[in-house]
Amino acid sequence: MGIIRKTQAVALILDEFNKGSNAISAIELIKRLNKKINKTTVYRLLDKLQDDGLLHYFLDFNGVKWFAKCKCCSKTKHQDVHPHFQCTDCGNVDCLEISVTIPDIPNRKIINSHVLVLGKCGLCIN
Amino acid sequence: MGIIRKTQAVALILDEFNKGSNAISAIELIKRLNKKINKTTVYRLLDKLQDDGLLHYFLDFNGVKWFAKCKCCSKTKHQDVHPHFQCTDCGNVDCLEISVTIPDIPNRKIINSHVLVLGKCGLCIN
DNA sequence: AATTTAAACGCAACTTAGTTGCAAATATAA
DNA sequence: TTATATTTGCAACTAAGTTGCGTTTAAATT
Repeated sequence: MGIIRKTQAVALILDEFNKGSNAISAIELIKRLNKKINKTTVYRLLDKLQDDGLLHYFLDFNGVKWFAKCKCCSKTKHQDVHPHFQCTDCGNVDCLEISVTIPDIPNRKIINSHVLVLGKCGLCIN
Repeated sequence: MGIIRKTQAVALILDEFNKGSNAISAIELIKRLNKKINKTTVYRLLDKLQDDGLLHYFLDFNGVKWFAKCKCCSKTKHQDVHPHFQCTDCGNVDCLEISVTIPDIPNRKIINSHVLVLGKCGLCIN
């Protein structure tokens, strides 16, 4: 069940994602909107925006939920299957525009795959 | 700080991993050893065995910790970087003996990568 | 074999991310 | 303007994992 009404809270959350191109963790988003939106509402809206294909989500190395704008998803198909990159120094996460191929595996049917790449981002590499 | 003494608890945990070749989640291990070892001890020993290079760990799609025997790790190097497979039907997880190559990415230094493949396992495919 | 002692253990209490139930508020259709 | 179904906030809860501390135990020393 996706978004039906265009409320203030929805606008505030989408604003955050339109500010920059990076992914945002649910925790960080809750902190940023601390005074404006309740934690429960943030989680609920993130789920709905994901259902609508506006955001996709994934887990980082610590099992924390991150969300990012979808570039090529629709309500029916989350095609935006790409690796995500987390900087081990600053913790920032973003989407990688590369594709990683998983070879077929005998006796198994692959449905989906999640790739998290760890390393140093452009700002922390020096 | 790895394992120093060979205690009953260590033996019980290693037994579980030697029973089968699959990965075991921390939660499942705690359930299995419920009456014999305390939850805290299980977590602590899993960490130590990981430090020693006997086990490696990873997170599944739900952010839950899984552990599996290492085939080619040592105390100093966790070389056992391979994809893990989780069955979307039965939830079982195991290590894949394939290698997945992450291409170089400009302006980033890749240190490590985690690949979780979701699909149907041999038993659930039919 | 008895003693010593540092490592390992169990327990209870805590932390943190995320969820649930329900009453109050609000967007939108009528 | 009213009706009503959706959305929101709040408090309480859940579940995985962690911490502090006093007790137990493996194993080195005597």
